[in-house]
Amino acid sequence: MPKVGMEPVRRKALVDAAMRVIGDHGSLTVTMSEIAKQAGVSPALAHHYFGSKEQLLIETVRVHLQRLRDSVVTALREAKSPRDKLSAVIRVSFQADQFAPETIAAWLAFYAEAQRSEETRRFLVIYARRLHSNLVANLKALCLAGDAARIAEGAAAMIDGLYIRQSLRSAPISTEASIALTEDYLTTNLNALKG
Amino acid sequence: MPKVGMEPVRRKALVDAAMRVIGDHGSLTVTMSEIAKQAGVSPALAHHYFGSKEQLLIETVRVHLQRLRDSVVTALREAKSPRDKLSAVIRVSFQADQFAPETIAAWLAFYAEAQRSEETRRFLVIYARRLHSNLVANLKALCLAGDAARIAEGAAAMIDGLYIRQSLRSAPISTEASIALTEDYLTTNLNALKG
DNA sequence: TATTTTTGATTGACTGATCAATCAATAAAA
DNA sequence: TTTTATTGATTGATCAGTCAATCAAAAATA
Repeated sequence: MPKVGMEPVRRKALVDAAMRVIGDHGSLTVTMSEIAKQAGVSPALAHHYFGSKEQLLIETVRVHLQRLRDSVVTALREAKSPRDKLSAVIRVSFQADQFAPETIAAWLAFYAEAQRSEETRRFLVIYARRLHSNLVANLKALCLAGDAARIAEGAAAMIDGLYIRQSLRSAPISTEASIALTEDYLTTNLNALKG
Repeated sequence: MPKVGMEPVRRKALVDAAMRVIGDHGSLTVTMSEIAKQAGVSPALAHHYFGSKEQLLIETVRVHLQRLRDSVVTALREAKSPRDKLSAVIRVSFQADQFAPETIAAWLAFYAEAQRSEETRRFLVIYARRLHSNLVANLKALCLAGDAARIAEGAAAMIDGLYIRQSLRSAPISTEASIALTEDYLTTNLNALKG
């Protein structure tokens, strides 16, 4: 079995396993054993590559935010007009894998963790800021800067809120309905400014 | 010290202590010792009265949702018109103690816990439904039922979203700004329907 | 009133389980 | 032979939960 160059393979497997276990469990109180088992290696190996459980979890949130970022970048590139770019940002936020119950459970756990882990908090703040600035940048092409900031704040809150409500799985909202609601928020606000 | 009739006093002290410790800690991974210490009693006594840590935590969320409910009921009674009642619901959601960082941290922890504890989830679902139905009931007096449901969904999501964003403490939004944003959402939507 | 009994309140000490982290040992490539 | 990958076994710490013992108020009884 021992071949050279396993490090990146194992790191990825462990990070993916962590996300899955956290999502299933709906909490960050997961054991290294569970994660390692899910990744098909021994707990000791997880420590070998990550040093500590905390580091593995931080790496996990970092990697997944990076993937989310990549999705946004791609979607933004494909959209042409500012209005299309706004829709693209919304669409990515609610895309299937992001809106899956286990993914939401995992994000929720990370948000809670951010209360204690400064590093986790920093990553989430960066994500929040990026969402906000993506929205503002494109809104500015459609309305005044002051209004853009306000509408972006509202839209970002609505997106996050739809997520957290989804996590309760009571009266679950479909992806389409979530997108429609957020789109509607933008449209109504922009129209109100014109009128 | 041992006087009769301490049970209600201790239960209350422990529930309050739990909320404080959870808020400080920003997580439900708090020890019975911490909670008991905060309440000024021994860990054994906490077990004596609550049977288990889980029961104490469930009781904690139950008690605090009950308090929130009482605030809403009072505020609704004081408001006369449907539009005023909508404002009252919003105002209570963001009232000072609810919007304090530790309180938000605690709620976030409970949302995460709901992924695992069916009982915690049930309480939070009830709260979410109540918020929704309070909004719908009063919106129906101002627009069609279908629009009322949609607007209520959006407003509830926005309220929850403003909470979760507050938990990150990056670009913190003031109570007033949060209220204004939600009020604005309602007003803009209702106006759009008239126009 | 004085004395005894009962009962609720309370804790320190203990147990058993869990888990992160370590480490020495092994196996296979280079 | 040196280096990299890997694990089983172990350790030390933490914690929920238990239990037997103590203490003092209240209730019953003399």
